[in-house]
Amino acid sequence: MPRPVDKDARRQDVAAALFRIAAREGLGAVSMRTVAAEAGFSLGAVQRYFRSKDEMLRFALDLAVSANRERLAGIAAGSGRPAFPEALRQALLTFLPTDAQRLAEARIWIAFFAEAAVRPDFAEVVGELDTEARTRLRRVLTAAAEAGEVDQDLDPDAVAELVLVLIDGLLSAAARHRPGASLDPQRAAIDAAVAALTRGPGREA
Amino acid sequence: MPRPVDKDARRQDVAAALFRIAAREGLGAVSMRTVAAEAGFSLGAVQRYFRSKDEMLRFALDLAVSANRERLAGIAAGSGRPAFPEALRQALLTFLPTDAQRLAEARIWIAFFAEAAVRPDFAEVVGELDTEARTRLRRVLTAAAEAGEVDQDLDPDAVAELVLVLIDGLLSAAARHRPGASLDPQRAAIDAAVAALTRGPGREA
DNA sequence: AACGTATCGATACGATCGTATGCCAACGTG
DNA sequence: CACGTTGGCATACGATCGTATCGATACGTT
Repeated sequence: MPRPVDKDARRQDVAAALFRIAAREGLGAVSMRTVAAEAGFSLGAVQRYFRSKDEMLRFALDLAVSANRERLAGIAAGSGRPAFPEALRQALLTFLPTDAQRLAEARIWIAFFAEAAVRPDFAEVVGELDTEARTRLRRVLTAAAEAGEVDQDLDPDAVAELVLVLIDGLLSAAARHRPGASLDPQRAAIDAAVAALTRGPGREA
Repeated sequence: MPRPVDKDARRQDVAAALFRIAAREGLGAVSMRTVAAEAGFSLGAVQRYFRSKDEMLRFALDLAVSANRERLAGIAAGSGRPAFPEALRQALLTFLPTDAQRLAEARIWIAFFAEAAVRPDFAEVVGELDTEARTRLRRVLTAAAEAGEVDQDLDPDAVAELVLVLIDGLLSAAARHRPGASLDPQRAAIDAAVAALTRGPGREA
């Protein structure tokens, strides 16, 4: 094996370049050549790491899903430590475009979402993350409900679904966020959501 | 003026074809030629109605915005007739992909949303609709709050923002909806949201 | 030290893109 | 009735797309 190169590391570099382009100009601007140029590679090099554009996109999607899976795990794990309402609030706040990084992530997600609406293989991958999120959220919410930290009139599973929808909505709004605009309305919306869903002891903080 | 043709009607036909393609294969599959073929026109004919692809896309976006503006107006107008909670519930339910038409609309919206995240001119148009929706919702929610139909601990403006986020989330989920899947979870989420936000008399229907 | 192989860049190919141009048919006006 | 204007279509052009191929280079092994 002469001159071994860390293939996976290079693939990640290429994917990072793809993300930058997608966040800046959309998935429509992603081509083998533009990605290669952004990554500082030649077209041939990118072709060696990914046999086709489809393989490259799939790799990037998997990477993005993994990143959000970790964030999701953090949400689930963080529950129970502070009071549940505050944990939910903190979790939802992470979806706001508070910095360039989060804004980029939101834009990338929306781009992949739109693609998933039309490409079955993408839809499957995104759907798996969705299912996992649903499972985790239900567990957390059931536990919180038993602890009296969720409105007792609300079905925990329904609340879990609602939180999922909320996350999608926050991401959607985040992706279209304009640099100068304030995030306070969204913060207020999050607070209102948490307050509305949470009816156990200590709702008024 | 020889052989006059209804230009605007033709433009709408072309836009309808564009919507069909966007809903079926995404905005990436939209080209002058594919749209022309879908509409049953020649490339030259489409070029006569739209000087450029950009003009065609902008026209389609404006059309889509108008359609949702009307739906929005319906929501605002419908409030006060039945109890507000039920009106809100009905309004949110219209965003679920209950038939092929609604599913297509959701996919089209998501596609334009993703584009708006990256194209300032698109973002401006979508942003205007957003602002209008915010204004209308605030008015409705303030009135509902005064009527005691909204949780008195919640800021009406924050609730309005929350409903906006919810709509985005429902659209996002709707766009990724798979034909066979049930809509009951989303319906439950909507019910939970309405129940959580509504704390006036008659919340248990 | 020489070789073989893995890496890489350059280039080529067919397809498709947005756009521009020119010809044909059809109709209202003189 | 002839003409000129207008709608419509076929075609062409340069650019860019995804993909394939082919030398050149650099390194580990014998």
